Amino acid sequence: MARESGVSRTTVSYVLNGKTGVTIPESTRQRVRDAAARLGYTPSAAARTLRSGRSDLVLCVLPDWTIGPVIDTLLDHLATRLADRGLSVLVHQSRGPRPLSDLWRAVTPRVVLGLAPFAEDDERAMRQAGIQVVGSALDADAQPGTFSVPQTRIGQLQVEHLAERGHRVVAYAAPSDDRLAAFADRRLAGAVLGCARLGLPEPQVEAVALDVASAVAAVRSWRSGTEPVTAVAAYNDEVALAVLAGLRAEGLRTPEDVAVIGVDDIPAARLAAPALTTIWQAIDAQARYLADAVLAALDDTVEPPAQPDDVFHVIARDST
Amino acid sequence: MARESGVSRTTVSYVLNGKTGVTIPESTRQRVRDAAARLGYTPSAAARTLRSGRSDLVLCVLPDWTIGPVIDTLLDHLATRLADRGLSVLVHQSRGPRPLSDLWRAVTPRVVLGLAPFAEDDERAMRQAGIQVVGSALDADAQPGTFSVPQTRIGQLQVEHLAERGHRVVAYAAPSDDRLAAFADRRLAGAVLGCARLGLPEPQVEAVALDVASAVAAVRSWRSGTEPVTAVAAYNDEVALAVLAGLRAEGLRTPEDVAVIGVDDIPAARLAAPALTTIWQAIDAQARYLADAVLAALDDTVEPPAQPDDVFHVIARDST
DNA sequence: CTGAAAGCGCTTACAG
DNA sequence: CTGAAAGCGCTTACAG
Repeated sequence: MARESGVSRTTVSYVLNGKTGVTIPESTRQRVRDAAARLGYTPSAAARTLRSGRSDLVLCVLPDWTIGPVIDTLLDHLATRLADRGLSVLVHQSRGPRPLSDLWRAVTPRVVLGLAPFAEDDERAMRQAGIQVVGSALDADAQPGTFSVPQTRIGQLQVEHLAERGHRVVAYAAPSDDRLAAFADRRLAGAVLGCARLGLPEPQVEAVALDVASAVAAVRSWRSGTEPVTAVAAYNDEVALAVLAGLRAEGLRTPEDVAVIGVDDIPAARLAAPALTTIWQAIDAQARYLADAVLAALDDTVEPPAQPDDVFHVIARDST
Repeated sequence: MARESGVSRTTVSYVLNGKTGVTIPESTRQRVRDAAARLGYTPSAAARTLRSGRSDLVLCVLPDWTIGPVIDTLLDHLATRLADRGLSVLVHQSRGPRPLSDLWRAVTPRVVLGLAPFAEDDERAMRQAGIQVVGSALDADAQPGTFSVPQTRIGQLQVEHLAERGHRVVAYAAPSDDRLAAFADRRLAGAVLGCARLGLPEPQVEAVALDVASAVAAVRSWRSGTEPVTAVAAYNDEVALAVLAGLRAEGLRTPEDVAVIGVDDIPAARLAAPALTTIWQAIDAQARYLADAVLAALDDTVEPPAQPDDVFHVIARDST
């Protein structure tokens, strides 16, 4: 490569890395770039990483539970933003028995981005290895430079919407998958908070699996009290669809007898009978925030971004 | 590390890599392993890759369209199988404008696994760089060592099920997203083949977006002919749910007036009204096949696996 | 069986 | 402004 363009390896390296502070004539730069293009030359990533101690990889670790339909869009946006900086985004599902350390040691990433909170010693080990870490928190009281989605806000919004529709006795449909517990607890806490603020009784909680039988059991419990439930806030759209099915099986009408609100706005939500009211997330704002957080981690001179607010909105349909 | 255990770097390397052919006393091996554990020593991945020309990474490139709910399970299984060989699975969504070559050059993977077909020159470049390539094909007539899912089989099964239920005039609900065209075409081809074999007229095709209006338009078209359609095979469950919503909006009963069958068995399928009949995929068999294909690519002495057959099954519910 | 040494392909002070 | 040289941390023939 150096011989092809008639300059030294040093110069090639400087030109290709856009090294500032050295003055290399444009003619030389062009010659180097031409030669690189002609030879299809790309520096060896392994050698660069070994020598400079840092790679151009951003490792994104997903939690072991399904994170929902939002994640694809988030990663998409992130990859596009980081591509401008020559960084590639790689995703790993942290399922399975392998320790996280095996993974980041094998990848040598510049940044590790966790979409679920890290164990403390994992995070310490990564930082010690010179890797920037952008963690996640489940709620708004997060550290700067940490990605967080205010889960409690979701539950609160659901209850506020139901109260606006005149409901006083509200239930919460929790997911049956234990891996979602951390999320579900926060959303439920938001619903509880919402009820308290509005002077409503505390929501009655039932776990609802994604089948009709489970939903029927929950519906019976909700309707059997002295004050029957008239509205259900569900953990997400899938749980809400199960509740809808349970109500249907029990011969109850939605929204006349019992109203239902979900979260996510999956395609099936607007296709359900009745069309499902749900909470929608401003993914673009979230994605921008996430990308900014990573960019700030890469460059000390960049301010960590502020949490976007107002990312959630109710999409009112026929189920409430 | 070498000093700590009192042996040479050579010996350390041999022990840690389980080098066969050298006879190192168990006592020495143990001493090395102990020292490694004590120091928390892990070889630098970058240095290993630079020196040996191969990393312990498997890069899985996803297509730019949503691949469906099956993919998580598939990757899970793959990661677990490959972890036994010390390999880490990394996923990249190939959306965005970056060329594929940027990616694999930055990662230096041992194997690149494509869940969509590669461009020919991409594949050639990777092989030339010493990377094993496991490609994907959309159908069963694939090369050995290539992952393929017999899409036509899906359409065929759908039609066979509808015919068993006594339907003669069948429609096909195609997705409106162009990125899915390659898949949709194969599934449709299967439906056409199925009709031909059973002596039914060719299916009437309409694209159906994931909203009620689009589905209504399709339903009207299907019902307006001299021989009104009585059964619809949909590209997947989401499209099928849209068709269900369209039929409902038009005041048609399912399955009495028009039967519907989907593909995937997403959670919303069994929760729909009526519960959606669909095609289910034996993911375990597919996952095993995929892992075997990657393992075979890694090791010339291993036979490439045979396509599993019989991976699809009809789950009959109330919509047919 | 073990050690000294070369070299993978870069980047980056340091001389010129 | 450009070149010769060191060195990142390994693996692997090759001598001993």
